[in-house]
Amino acid sequence: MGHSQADKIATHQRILDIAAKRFREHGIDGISIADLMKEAGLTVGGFYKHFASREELVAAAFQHALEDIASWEGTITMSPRQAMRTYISEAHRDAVANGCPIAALANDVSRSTDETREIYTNRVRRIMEQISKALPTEDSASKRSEAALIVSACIGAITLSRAISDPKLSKQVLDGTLAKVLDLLTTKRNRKP
Amino acid sequence: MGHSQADKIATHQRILDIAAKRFREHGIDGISIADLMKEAGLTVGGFYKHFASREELVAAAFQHALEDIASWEGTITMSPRQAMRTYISEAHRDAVANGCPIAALANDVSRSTDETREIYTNRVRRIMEQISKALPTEDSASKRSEAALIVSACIGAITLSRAISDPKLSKQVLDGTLAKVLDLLTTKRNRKP
DNA sequence: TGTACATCAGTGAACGCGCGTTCACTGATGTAC
DNA sequence: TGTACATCAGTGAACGCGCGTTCACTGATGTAC
Repeated sequence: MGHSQADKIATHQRILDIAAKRFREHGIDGISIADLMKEAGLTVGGFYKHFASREELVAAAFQHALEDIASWEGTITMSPRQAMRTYISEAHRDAVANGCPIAALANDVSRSTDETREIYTNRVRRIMEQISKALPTEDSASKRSEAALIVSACIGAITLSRAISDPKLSKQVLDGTLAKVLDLLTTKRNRKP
Repeated sequence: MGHSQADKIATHQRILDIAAKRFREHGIDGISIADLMKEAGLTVGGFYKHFASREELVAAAFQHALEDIASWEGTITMSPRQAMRTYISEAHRDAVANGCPIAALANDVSRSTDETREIYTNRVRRIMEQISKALPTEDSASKRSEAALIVSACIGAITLSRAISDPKLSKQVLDGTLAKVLDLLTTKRNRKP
């Protein structure tokens, strides 16, 4: 347990990693700095060698969570269909701590600072663009609508499936949503009936 | 400001109404009992003549919010299409305190007690059944899938639109999702392509 | 290479504040006579 | 109808606890000579 510069950077990252996970799991107010530092193998006082205040940690952890695509890197190389299967799944539902921060932190973000909300907004924008590109639809207005629907459905399905206590209904929300989203990724729907 | 039985019942309801609103707006930890009672025109101590603990209030306020369809009663008499236009709207997005508790409380519910989660689950189930009935689709498995997609999309669109800071993108999420949901309520989609 | 010293990550006790909860008290309600 | 009394909703000060923050201190790092 040295005090070298490399150690400090590693510690800083460790605190951010833990905070990003616990915030997703328990919400912003769900974990104390003492518990956080304990999980990082340190004591309270040391926290302020890394962050000026809790508020600063919250902002940094939000950004860290949104940048932390470690668990989702795989989905980038996947086909869009496979990415959706991974996202709208029981595995993702049950892995809140490592799950998509856009879904887990949405409520907290809407009560957060402008800076945090902007980072969040840009993430969502980028994802909508990616989805848009993956769509078989040709009309660009339709593309945008479908991308909006798919993003909403993804976030809604995961959020709902986590709140619902009945495993059957929870699975039904996931499976039903996934089936229809996959439909959209397959079928061209350019003309209105 | 009397102390009659009728007064007590009225006060009890007032506390629940305020709590249900503030919880939706600021989250469960976002408001203190002192502030709550102040808004109700009372002082802290009186709280415990109505609830044994904060935890008990939280459970009661959750249930109250989910039963409080006052703001949404209109949607029941509306056509499904009109209900969706009302739900997936900027007006709803901006009215968190009186908005749909299923969307606003989803994250908090997923961290809540089994009892609360069951009440929530039954609400979602009922709504999915109602949506199912309103669908033009004939195949009952497709009905269930489409209902799942629509509920997910509704909750996701409102949740996302509240977190996103850019008004344009926020509106795009709402409008795009709404357009596609209305499509589903109009077009029969029984056969797979 | 070895020694003296400055730096600073991390320690853990202490502080202050806010919040949930308690409690002795008040005074209006509503019942008994 | 009027009076005495019990009840209990509401008061507001006080308590205790947890949590964010501070601070004097420690000891390893790494630099200067």
